[in-house]
Order: sequence, then structure tokens, then C-alpha cells
Amino acid sequence: MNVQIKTYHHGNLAEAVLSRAAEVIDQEGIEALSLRGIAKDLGVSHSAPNRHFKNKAALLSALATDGWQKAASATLEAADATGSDNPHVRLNAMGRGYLRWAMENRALFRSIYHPDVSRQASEELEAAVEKFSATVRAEIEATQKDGRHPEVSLSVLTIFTNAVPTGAAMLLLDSLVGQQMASGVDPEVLIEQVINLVVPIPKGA
Amino acid sequence: MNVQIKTYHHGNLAEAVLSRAAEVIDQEGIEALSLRGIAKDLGVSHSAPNRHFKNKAALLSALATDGWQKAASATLEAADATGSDNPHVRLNAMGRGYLRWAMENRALFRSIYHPDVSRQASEELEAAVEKFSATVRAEIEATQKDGRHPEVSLSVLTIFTNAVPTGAAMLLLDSLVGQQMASGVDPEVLIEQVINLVVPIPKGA
DNA sequence: GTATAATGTAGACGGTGTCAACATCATTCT
DNA sequence: AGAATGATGTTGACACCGTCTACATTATAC
Repeated sequence: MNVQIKTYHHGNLAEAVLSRAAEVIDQEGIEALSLRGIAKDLGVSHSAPNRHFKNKAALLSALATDGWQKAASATLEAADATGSDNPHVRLNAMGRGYLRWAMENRALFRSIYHPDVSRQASEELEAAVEKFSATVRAEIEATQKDGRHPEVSLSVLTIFTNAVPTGAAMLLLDSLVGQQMASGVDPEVLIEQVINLVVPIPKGA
Repeated sequence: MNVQIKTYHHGNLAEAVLSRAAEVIDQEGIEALSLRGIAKDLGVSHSAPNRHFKNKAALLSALATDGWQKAASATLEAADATGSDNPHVRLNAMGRGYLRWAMENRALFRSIYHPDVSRQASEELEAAVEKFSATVRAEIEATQKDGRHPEVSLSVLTIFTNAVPTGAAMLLLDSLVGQQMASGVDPEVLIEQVINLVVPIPKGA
């Protein structure tokens, strides 16, 4: 998260900007995000944020990097919390952890899939993406070796497995379709059952 | 698509604006979209587009409405093209049709899931969404009655079924993860196999 | 064929991203 | 300790953008 010790003028502006940006995206949408607005909210001059983020895209990119790191953490922690080493059990928990994280951190989730972020990626971002990716891919591979959908390639299985929580989060958070589909369903139940459809847990596990 | 007969000044400005907007989103991203830029590209005065779209959000909304209608068409046509009345066969084709459409119409796909669109929806938009939704839901319901995942509610099955093509499109189009996952795989094969995982076609169909 | 509405133009306003020049503070080196 | 240096924040400027208002032109309806 780009730790920055509070030993200069404002205290920790880079952090503050990121945090305020996430708030704004949550509350007013990503289009409403403005560097000047953030600066005003934080009580600094209009171009102070530019010292920490070369441009608006860089801010989005930093937010996305943060998001990928936190998504990876949430996912991995969910797996470890099972206390199991069965890949199906672990991957199932990862899916639920990831989806729950997405729904609780809308701003970060939106930023990690923002089209303009991937079009101008920094090295840090790529590294964060790679780490998340590797973590998930390893577990998916383990489930396949354990008998899950041996008829398709690992690439296909990976896309499929990732598509479900990603698509579900997108539908539930941002789209009129999804909100209509899910009306009246307990979110926690929804998460569990949807993930069970992608990564079923075998009987003996 | 809001037909507008070419009988006035520019010819068919509303159409032209929508079409140019889609181009810009495709090529330069949604952040780069500007009413003034479009006006300049079309050779009209900077505020001419405002006669047809009350504001920028209305343009996005119109784009999204167009997108939902075309998505519904592509989906339904894919189902009918099978010539079958087996719901599994039809739904499978719908999934492939929808995913293929999304990958071939990036701008429209992005606009239909743009967060700021759903937060300020017009009646036309809601109608287009509802039509798409109803079409898909009916077919999903039919597959469930035919034995597909009877253990979950229709809501859960609907979210799951929609999440796969939606999430896959998102991963493949906009994200660094997805592009990495799918590297070196024939897109057509990918589409087919991913959809087969969500809506398998029973042996006898 | 004229009245009226639809469409396009020109100008203005505040807001935004970004840059350059300057100011202030913290840190490092001697 | 004190100066040099770099990091951080400020101010002003510029071009661009969305949007509004007043005005001009064209198509449509009566």
C-alpha cells in the first residue's frame, strides 16, 4: 500500500488521497472522481496531489494496485481459514472470500477492472496482478489434478472459475439486471450457493 | 435504435453521435469520451449534440439502451439459429452468442455495465434491460425444470448463469488477469468450452 | 405560405487536468 | 551545527470540457 511515514507537510497525503478517492468512488461513482475535488476535501492546494500521482490515470492505477493486493489477501486468508488442505475446499473458500471482498469494497473492485487502468499499466500493478493470478491459478490447477473438469484446458478452467465471482460481483454491484435478479435473496446465501456451483465440494472432503 | 430520419440539418446527428461515441470508447477508452470531441469529429458546433442528449450521462444511457437491445437480439438469434427447442441447447447457444457479441462490441458491452449508467436509468433503458432479462430468465427456468441444478433457487441459478459470460467478457476485454489467463488460446474455442461448463448439453439432446 | 417547432450556432461560465515557477520543509553531508 | 539538496506544497496559467442562454436557420404543420 505504498507505506509513507508521516514526516512531511501534510502528514501522509498519498495515503489520504487514495483513501478519499475510494470514498468518492463508493459514494458518487467513478466519473465523479476529480483530483481537485479530493484536494479540496483534504484541505490542500489543488495541485498538491500531483506530487504523488503523475496524473489521474496514475491515481486509478495506484488504487487498482492496492485493490489487487487486498483482493489477494482476502482470497488467500479465506483459504487458510478453512484449515483444510483439500484444494476443492480451499478454492471454494477463495471464491467466497473474493466475492465477499468485492461486494464490501466496491470502489477497489471497480478500479481493478476499470478499462483505462489495464490500458496503461505500471510495473507495480502488473506485479500485484501477477501475484493474485498465481495464487488462484495454483489452487485451480490443484482442483483439476484432483478430478475437476479434466476435459478442458487449464486456461479454460481458469477463465471459468474466475468469471463466476467476477461476473457475479459486477452484476450485483453495477447492473440493473443483477440487482433485479437478486432481489429478495440473502447476499450471504447467494454468495455461498453461487460459488458452490462453480467449485462444488466433493462429499468426502 | 431511436430511428431518426435524415431530414434536417446535419442528416442524422443523434445516430452519428452514438456511432462515433462507440468508436471513441473502443479506441481511446471511456474516459476519453467527450461531447465536444465528438462534435468536432462530426464537423458540427460544440453544443449541437446537446440538442439530442440532455447531458453526457444521457448519451451513455442511450448507448447502453442500444447495447441491451443488441445484446438481446444477438442472444435470441443465437438460440433460434440452433433450430432446437431443447432448453439446454438453446441456453448454451445464448451464452455463446452473448459472449461473442460482447467481445465483438466492446464499447456497447462496457456501456451496458457502466456503473454510472445504472445509477441514473431512463425508462427506455429499464425496458431494454427488462426485455433482455426476461428472455434469458425464461430459458434458464426451462433448463432448471429440465433437471439443471434443482438444488438451488432460480435466482441463484440466474446469477450464476449470467455471471459466466459477463465475467468472462470482462476478464478478456478489460483486465490484465484475463488476458494473461487466455494467452495463446483460440477465442472461439475458449467461448465454446467456457459456456459448456456453465450450460452443459445433455447427451441425448 | 406563413406560423411553429426542431435543429444547429455562438458565446459565456465554472470546473477540471496538467504544467511551470516559486516557496517551504526535511534530510543528508561535511 | 549549518549549508546543500531533494521532497513536498502553493500559486497561477492554459487548454479543454459540460452545460446553459440567446440567437439563427431549417423543416414541418396548418
